[in-house]
Amino acid sequence: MLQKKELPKLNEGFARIVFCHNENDVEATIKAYSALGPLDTLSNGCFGQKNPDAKIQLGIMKFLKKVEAPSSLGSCSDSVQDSACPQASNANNTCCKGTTKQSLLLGAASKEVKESEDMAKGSVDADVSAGDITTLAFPSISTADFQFNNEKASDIIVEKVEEFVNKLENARLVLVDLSHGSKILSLVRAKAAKRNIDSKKFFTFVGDITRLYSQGGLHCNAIANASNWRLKPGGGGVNAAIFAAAGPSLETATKERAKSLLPGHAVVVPLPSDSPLYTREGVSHVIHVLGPNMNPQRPNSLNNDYTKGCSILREAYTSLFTGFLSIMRSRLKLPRRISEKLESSPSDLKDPSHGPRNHLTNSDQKIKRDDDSVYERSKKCKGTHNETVADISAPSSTYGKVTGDKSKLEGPTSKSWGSWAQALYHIAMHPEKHKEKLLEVLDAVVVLNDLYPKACKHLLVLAQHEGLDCLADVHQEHLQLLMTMHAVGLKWAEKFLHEDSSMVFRLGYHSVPSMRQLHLHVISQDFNSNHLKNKKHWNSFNTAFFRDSVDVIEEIKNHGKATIKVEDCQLSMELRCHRCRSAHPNIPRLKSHISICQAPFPHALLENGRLVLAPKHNWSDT
DNA sequence: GTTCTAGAAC
DNA sequence: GTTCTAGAAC
Repeated sequence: MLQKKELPKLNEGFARIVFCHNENDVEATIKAYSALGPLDTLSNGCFGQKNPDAKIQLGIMKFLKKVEAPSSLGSCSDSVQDSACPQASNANNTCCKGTTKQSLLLGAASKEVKESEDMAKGSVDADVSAGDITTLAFPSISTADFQFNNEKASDIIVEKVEEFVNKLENARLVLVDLSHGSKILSLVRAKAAKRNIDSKKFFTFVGDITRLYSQGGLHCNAIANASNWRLKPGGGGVNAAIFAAAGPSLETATKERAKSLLPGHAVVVPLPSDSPLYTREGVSHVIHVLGPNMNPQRPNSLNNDYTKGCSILREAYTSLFTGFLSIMRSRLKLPRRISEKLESSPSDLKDPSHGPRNHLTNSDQKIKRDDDSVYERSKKCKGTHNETVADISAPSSTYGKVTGDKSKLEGPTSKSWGSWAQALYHIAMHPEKHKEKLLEVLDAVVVLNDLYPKACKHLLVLAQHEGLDCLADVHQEHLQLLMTMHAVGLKWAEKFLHEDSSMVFRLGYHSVPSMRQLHLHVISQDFNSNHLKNKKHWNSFNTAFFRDSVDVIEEIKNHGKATIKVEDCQLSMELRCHRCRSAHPNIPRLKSHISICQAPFPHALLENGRLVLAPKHNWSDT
């Protein structure tokens, strides 16, 4: 615990952060600082110490944060919003009461106290929640190992921040340094204050850039990496730390984007969802940026040519912030985390291991409920949150417009099926009229090729039972039928595997099918088809929208109905490889990637027979 | 489900 | 300029 004698006097313009490990430390720290002068209570449980002569004030900010393994953050993810770090929050949230707390003690010159107060107020008054503030954390480029002059660098940082800060709307930039005594941080702080840069949109932060959320409670969607030209891990400093923290998938994802980087340039890399930086810290993108090098012992040294150096450093920050703006734009277009959250089951929400991801998604959901103005609402997302099996029975435009065909209103779900959506229904009701299309006709099911296959092998096992339009209509009494459909699908998959043992199959249902009449998809996992043309096609087979037959059967056995999380946004969410989970910007790029990706399938798919493989196929080879 | 196409993104 | 997406119509 800090003793009074250990509290060095703060110089004007400097900040001090003290981490306390429990409530007693917090109280004792406040007491110790109180001894230096009277403390004023600020809003939101913060305290400020006024010293009018020195124009120094201290703000002690409590932020409620569990000091446990980072993976457990999710259990009080909402409470992290209560952080006095400049994240907006729900002031009423009390979920972490009684848990171990840390406190952040911040001393600052008068200008900065204004900033602290703003931060504290922001955590109470802001009408958007923390996860909605898109944040870029960036280290100072080139001032460490590349030995760029701090004075010059700080001028450029402030100049570029000033240029971009007005384009940020609901987003912010944070300059991060590990060291409390960081010269570049104090220079930038002073210069930013002088230029009256909005402290809600730009501030400095002392902490480990790879642990901003788990250690500092600061959620950042994107972090910048002071990279090397090879875009390789290693070296030292920030680059090594970020690659180490992100795990090997960052290197893979980076390689897909660029092989090397020129000084002054940046490359935006979406973080694969298995990266610890993504799961633990909530970072969705790493932006590698290469600055000018003044260190003669590193490649491409500029030999102290600061004319060139400054120009390149400006370019580097421009590239970095432009890259961040592009991430912001894509976020505005589609709040992707919403769909990711809805992909997870309700029980996942209670799973502490989800940490910042839930923190984000909860807040994204909140904003969709409370504030239409912040995000452009996707028409598709309206009114579809957490709908239950019963909810999806309501007529929906998803199913095409009412055509006057009386059959469209038949069946227990009473939803409107467009005329084009009736084809399978007609086949099931009158298989004898469609013999040429059928691969197999059995008592309860018929088998046919999908008219627009999305993979080399893609067929449908179609139930003949009238009144079973989709998964939502399936109940306990249909268990035997589901098992038959699965067995028939499996038999066909095995037949194909016999012909080509390298194939892999998946059997499952679309949560909300486009075509009427319950049908099981049997689809090979190559997804090599000209008919696979858009996001909806991909995501309907590669998100939670696709319900594995084995899981559906289990749910019917155990609960008498299938869990259906209806969320149209699932179908427009980001495109990720079904094997390595890497993200891709569009369908053509995704398709060229999946044509070569040899990564093993995710464990979740390899479990419980969700994937059907040739018996002797050795996945350790791939 | 597909096709068509305007306009956004590159 | 081309590529790509996403909404409307069917």
